[in-house]
Amino acid sequence: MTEHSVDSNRTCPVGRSLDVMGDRWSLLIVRDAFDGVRRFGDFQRGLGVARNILADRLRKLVDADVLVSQPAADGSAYQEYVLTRRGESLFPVVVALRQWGEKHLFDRGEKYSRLIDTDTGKPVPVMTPRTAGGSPLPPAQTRVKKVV
Amino acid sequence: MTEHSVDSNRTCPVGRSLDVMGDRWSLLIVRDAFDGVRRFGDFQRGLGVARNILADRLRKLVDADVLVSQPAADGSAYQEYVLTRRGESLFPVVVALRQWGEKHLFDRGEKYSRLIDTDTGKPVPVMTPRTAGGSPLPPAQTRVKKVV
DNA sequence: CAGTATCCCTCAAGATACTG
DNA sequence: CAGTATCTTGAGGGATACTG
Repeated sequence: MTEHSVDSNRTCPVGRSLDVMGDRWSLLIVRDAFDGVRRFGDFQRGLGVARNILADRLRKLVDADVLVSQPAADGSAYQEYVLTRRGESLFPVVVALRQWGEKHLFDRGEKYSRLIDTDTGKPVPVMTPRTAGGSPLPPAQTRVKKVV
Repeated sequence: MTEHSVDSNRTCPVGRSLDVMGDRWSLLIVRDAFDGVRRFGDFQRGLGVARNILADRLRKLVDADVLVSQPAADGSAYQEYVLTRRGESLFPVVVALRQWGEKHLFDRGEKYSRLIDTDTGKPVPVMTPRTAGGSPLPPAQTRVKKVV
């Protein structure tokens, strides 16, 4: 939304949501986060987004309290990005978009991609949001490397 | 989504939905359509979007079978844009975004804007999608002029 | 009033090189 | 590996003038 757009777009909850999440990458990042992606490099390869853009989006999502960056669960010296409660409450948005896409944007028989755990060979289950607060999501056991 | 983004974004239903609806204006147009807006000028004033952009978006939404353009219900020689069944099935997306915004992006007590019918002075009710197919939505009785 | 045609410009996004 | 810094490009979007 630009500065020139009419006031109603910023005073409307839909418009304001779109201000935060309505760019080309943010919702895809959140989608991947629901699929258990946590690390910069995994987001980067999965999305095919430029590094600087990804860094910028992650920063903005952290600023917007959609993600938190916290020390990585494995020993590595870097951050991992996990959904906050606010981020998890985007679940219905992602689900609604997914269902609309499945229903209207795929030919019958055409198959959706899923994230595949290259260790187990099994699809990574989509996370369901926690029902209430508490500790952050448990560390992902999977290292998602491939999309099928 | 650009040409360079990784394949998963186009084979994922979420990504594909975002290809169609993920720009700055499309979902806001659909939101207004749910609120009963049908005419070019009403969209234009309500959104504050440039005319050429609006024309382009409307065209794309018609191409994507989200809107249909049909002869205006009043005598006027122009088109009006109404949601198709596919467009109406975006209702959960708009609702999810609205609820997320209401819950997380407004201070307590801060009030949302609503479209107001300037003739009756009453808020325009949000449309609920028809349960099944059938005729297009009945002509809107309201001329929405103002946002409060 | 409902669009179309132009022109212009900003900023998002990409590529790449660099650092701890 | 996880970022940051820099440069460049192009598309998306705005303003405005024009037409039926």
